[in-house]
Amino acid sequence: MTTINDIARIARVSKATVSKVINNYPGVKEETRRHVLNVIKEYNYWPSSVARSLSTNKSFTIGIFEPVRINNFFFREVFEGIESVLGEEGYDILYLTNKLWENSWLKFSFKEKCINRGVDGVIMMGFGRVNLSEFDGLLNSNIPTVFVDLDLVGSNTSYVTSNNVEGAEMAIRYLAGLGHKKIAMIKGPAGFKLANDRFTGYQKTIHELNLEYNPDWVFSGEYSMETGYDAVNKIIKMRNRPTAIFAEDMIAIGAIRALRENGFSVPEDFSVMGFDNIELGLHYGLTTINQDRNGLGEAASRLLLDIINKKSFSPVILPVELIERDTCRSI
Amino acid sequence: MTTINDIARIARVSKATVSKVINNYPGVKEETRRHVLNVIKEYNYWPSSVARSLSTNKSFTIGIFEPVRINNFFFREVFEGIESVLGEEGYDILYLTNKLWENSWLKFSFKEKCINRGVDGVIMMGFGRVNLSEFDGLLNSNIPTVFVDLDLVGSNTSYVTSNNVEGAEMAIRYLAGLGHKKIAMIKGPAGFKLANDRFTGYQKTIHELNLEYNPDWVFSGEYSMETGYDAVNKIIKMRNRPTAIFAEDMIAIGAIRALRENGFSVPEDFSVMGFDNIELGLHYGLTTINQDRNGLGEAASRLLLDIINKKSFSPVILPVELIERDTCRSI
DNA sequence: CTGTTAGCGCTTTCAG
DNA sequence: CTGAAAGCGCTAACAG
Repeated sequence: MTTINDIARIARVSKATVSKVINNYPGVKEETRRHVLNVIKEYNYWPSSVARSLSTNKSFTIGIFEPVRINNFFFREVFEGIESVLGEEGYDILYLTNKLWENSWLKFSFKEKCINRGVDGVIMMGFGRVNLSEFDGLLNSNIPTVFVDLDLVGSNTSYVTSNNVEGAEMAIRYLAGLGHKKIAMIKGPAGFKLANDRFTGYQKTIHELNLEYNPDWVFSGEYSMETGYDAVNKIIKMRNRPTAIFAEDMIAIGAIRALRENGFSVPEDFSVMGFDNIELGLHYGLTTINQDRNGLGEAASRLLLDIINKKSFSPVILPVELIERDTCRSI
Repeated sequence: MTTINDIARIARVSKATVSKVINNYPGVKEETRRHVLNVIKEYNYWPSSVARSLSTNKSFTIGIFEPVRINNFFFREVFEGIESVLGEEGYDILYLTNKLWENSWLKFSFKEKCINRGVDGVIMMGFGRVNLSEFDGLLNSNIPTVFVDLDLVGSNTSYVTSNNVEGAEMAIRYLAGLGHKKIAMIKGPAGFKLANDRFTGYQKTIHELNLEYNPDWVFSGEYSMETGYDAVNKIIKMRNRPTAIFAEDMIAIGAIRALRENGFSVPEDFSVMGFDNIELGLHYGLTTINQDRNGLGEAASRLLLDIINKKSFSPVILPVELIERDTCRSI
């Protein structure tokens, strides 16, 4: 492996000089710079970023934590957004696994892991409002941190999220505009800001529009098709049925399938409205609220960079958009 | 940040001793070890892995390269497999971006990036048999490397893949067993080992079974629904039509949709057989060949670890399996 | 403009 | 069993 010493020796200069040209510092004669550059090119030398990290305390690496098994459609696209802006800025992304922690002889949590790996900042995604104390270390540290969809703030911590309240409001207004007065909602898992916000938007709008609010029409469960199945099984047994169902995409799709399997037709018998605009929705013609996933990732990265550079710490709320397809009809 | 020096000072021992206990080396009196351990715990000290990397030349980090926009269903699951075994072994995963290369003043390619970041090994996924010279640096280096679905080998390079030839053979034999004698194939993009292997299996089996081979029934294109649409548009215009279509899942789904939109029914008018078993296939009741994606990732990681430890370099070929659902019928 | 020197936090001989 | 010292590859004062 070629090191800075090799280059210095070959170019007959000191390594300080080589360092200066590598870093594009001033104070090097143009001739010397060119000469060193040539040697560097000839040997295809690239400075070790680990040595660099050690001496500068800056690694050009940002960490990502995700809870186990969150490796889904949604976050993959967020990740893509993250990658694109961070990559542009010369950062690589360290995907922090946490398998080893449990058996460890030390209390090794987010903060410690970040310090240990020397990341310049960290993005946390897929975490819910459960076990919030897990994050204490991070929040009280000075490690620049951005949460996706979890509104935690601290001196060096901020978050990005879609405007879920507004999205839910848009959904309900749309349904109401179509003539629906009885709208059910299947919420995501309790404890997630995202799910709570959407429910808030739902309740608020139902109220504002003077629609019928019926607690029996509110369901809750995991972000999966099963949740949709379960809710539909209850709904179809009701005497006073809702005419429309509002749920996150995956759940909504489960609901559509359940409805069909029970001989109902969408949107003739029930209108179904999603939230997220996952790719799968396309295959069901699902009317839904689009979240800009790439944008979420991009915003998270930019915010993180801003925090690192102490330029801004303000949370970012991204707008959402209604995508009209074929699962809702006017009644 | 607490360093080894702090611990040494506080524990009134030398940092060499602290190092020994951290690394669980012998030659430390049990009493001393316990004392040091207590101080470590009290200060929640964790050694900097970057300093460690610098001095040991081992980073417990493995790199992953993916071409841009390969962030799809398939590879996400492979990634999950990778993460699970590597995490278990104490490795973190460095997702190597390559955005900066182009404008760089240096020829900075896979190999250089790996050396620069000091990864212990690298997994390459989603690369096709195009521009193979890109990999020369890596192949000629001693950086442990595992390719997923690309059969490149070198002194420290190997690969993992599913048994695509056999999978295609299973598919064709199944279709033939159902009475089909005219089977079309829509291949994936040329240049990918995966696509080539599947085509090989197709041809071989068509031949062995004495089925009709008609070059007009062989199509090729990107791994997308459009490819399926395009092929179907040609197929339905033919006088001598195939009765079954064999294609990778995404393409097969495009074909099913195109068929339906043109008033044909699956499997009544055409049988459609996929390959990959992507999750989306479930929503179409697609009969397909399952690739063990998690297994692919796990195998890649294990192989990489073996290469790193110089234990084994043999490529791994994973078996596939036929998943019978509703898109094929006997005729 | 250039080079010397002292670290960054850790591991690893090698004496004691 | 313990510690002093050198060194991993680089950066950053500071002299010259």
